[in-house]
Amino acid sequence: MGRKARERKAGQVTIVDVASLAEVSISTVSRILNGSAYVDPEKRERIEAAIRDLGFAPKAAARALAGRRTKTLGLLVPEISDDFFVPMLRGIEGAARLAGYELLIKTTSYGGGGRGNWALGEHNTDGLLLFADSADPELVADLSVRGFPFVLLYTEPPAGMRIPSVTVENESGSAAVVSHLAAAHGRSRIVCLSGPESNHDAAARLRGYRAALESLGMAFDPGLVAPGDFSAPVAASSIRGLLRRKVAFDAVFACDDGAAMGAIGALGEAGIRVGADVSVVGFDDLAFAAHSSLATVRAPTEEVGAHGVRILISLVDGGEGLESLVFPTVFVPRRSCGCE
Amino acid sequence: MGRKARERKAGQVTIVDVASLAEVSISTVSRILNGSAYVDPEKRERIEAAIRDLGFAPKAAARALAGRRTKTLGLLVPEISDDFFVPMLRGIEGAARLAGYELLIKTTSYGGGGRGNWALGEHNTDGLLLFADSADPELVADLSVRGFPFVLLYTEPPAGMRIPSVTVENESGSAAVVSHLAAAHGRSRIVCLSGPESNHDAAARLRGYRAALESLGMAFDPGLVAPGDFSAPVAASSIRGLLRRKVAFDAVFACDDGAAMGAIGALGEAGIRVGADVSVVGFDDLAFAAHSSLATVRAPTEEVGAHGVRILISLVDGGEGLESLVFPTVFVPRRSCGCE
DNA sequence: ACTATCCGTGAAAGCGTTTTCTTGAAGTCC
DNA sequence: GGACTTCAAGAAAACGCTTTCACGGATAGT
Repeated sequence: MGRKARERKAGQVTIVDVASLAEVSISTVSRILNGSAYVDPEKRERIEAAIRDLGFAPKAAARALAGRRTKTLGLLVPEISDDFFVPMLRGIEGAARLAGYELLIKTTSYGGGGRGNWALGEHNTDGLLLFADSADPELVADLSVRGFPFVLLYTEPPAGMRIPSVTVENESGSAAVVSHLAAAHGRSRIVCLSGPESNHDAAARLRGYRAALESLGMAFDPGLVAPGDFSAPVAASSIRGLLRRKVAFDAVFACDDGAAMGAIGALGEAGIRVGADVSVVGFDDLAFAAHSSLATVRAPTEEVGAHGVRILISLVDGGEGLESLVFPTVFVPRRSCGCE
Repeated sequence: MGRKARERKAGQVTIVDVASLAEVSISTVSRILNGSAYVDPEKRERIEAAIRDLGFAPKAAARALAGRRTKTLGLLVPEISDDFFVPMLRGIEGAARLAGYELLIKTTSYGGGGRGNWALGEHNTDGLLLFADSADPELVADLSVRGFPFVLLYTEPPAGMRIPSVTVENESGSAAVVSHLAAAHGRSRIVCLSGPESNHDAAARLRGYRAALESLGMAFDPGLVAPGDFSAPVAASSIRGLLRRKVAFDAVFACDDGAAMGAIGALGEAGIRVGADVSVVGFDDLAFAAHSSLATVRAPTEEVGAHGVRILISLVDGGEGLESLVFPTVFVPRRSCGCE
């Protein structure tokens, strides 16, 4: 039972120990710790020596409690595991670290509901980064009312709310895809493998696809919009469905790279040559896209994360800095669309 | 100018507010919060209602300070961005979450040295997960002396120290590769694209390669060991070097999948057919390996992370549970080795 | 009935910092 | 040169919770 391992407590060195060793008050030690006021150089030296000798490390909990800030940023994502998060996480982690903040990550996919959001809420973090689908409208409204600092990543604030957010140019990205497919490869029946309906990006990409068709004078055929959920398996079966129903198409624009790979798989099974017979394009330019020669739209995911952190920190520091940003995207032609 | 945005404080609801609304003492509220004692059902209900109505969320800092445990686990990794960490992180995150712990992630690659490890040390986390190269010997020794709970992932404790660790079977994994290459594809001059010298896994994989050669009666040629660092670019230039120097080889065993992809790239440039002319095998079975038809050795990375967390938590809870574990690996043949 | 045991609950003592608030000494000004 | 600032540094009051202790009221034992 957990009755042992409690005597560890003895070894805990606190600010009091440092103070008495250095023969100063704890206030002065605290001042050194935070650089919050001028301290006599001699005492400073004694204190620094004491800290070193004792191996003192201030307890974050106590600092947070007394100082009413945790120096911690919370990140809410649906699934930490996804390839998509890797670059974003890197951006976030780096920026947070640079600013001297810790990062507390929480996934919402599992039983995140009830008491789950607790820890990320008030005062357990100084601010929150909400990623796309993790930005539950209720949560957003609640945080907003409370005036708790947070920023939205890869999704836009509910209509009417002025909340900082960082997104990418989805519409123009997918428009670029459609134009390229039509202009460079003469494709005219382009399937749009969409994403989850609730997803902001998926919706925007579909809109961009539609808008591009119209501006190119091509007809929009609802029959060419295939359901997807940003995953390869579902994408594959969606494409298989089209093939089975003998729907004619000469290109597939998937709303994300994962789905694109699924489509490629399904086409391959059917003996259809990707690139030559049917162009396939994804979105996001995930790490594997280059390996797989997948044409796609590159989004500066890492930069999105980093910028989100920057905005958040400025908010936490009391700034208004509502600099919502939309990062540009660029089309990256590769073999899967017929290029090269 | 951070003088505004400070009046937010007013809205903070504490345990005191809950207690007075429910007309009980804060002790009783605390008991409900922690389920630490029986409470009259009627009061319980009043308290729960109050918590709900007030939207009360206990402050982690206060709990940590008073309860002397943070319910937070620290993870030290060199680079959060790497593909390799995705599955491990998923495992860790899931297990931590399941046990009701938060996850604090810190990268060591940048200026992690000095004051950086502070926050992860004593009492800012209840325990630490150290990943491979992040497990600085000094740090390990220090933590060990202090009796601070921690476990090693993907690396073994320094000689003589009895520290819980979770690793995978590297030797047998690479041995399986060599055997397969020799037996199934008749390869006899197998290049070993090694990893960073300081890396435990890289060393073990190289050992396994050597041991396998010997046990198969094949000569070990130091000239076939090419330097690498677990990255594609370095791997590619390493292979180019071999080609330029006209070193003869009919297979490449890369100590990790990233390097394997680099090798494949370099071979491709030289017009050498991967699989047919030269077999290429990686290690880890990262997400992209399947897409790229890369033969590799699958390591249960996710499980390693999850198990690490489990051990750590048992340590935190005062258990001895020094169940160091070595997970098995399995060879996965794919087109790049000549199979299919 | 009368004491001995139990147990739910409240009071209060921390937990380790940061942050006023004070204080006394040094420095400034006419 | 005496009264007024200035300022480094200590004392003490939060910060919001957990936990120990003590107190009655209720239950049980004889």
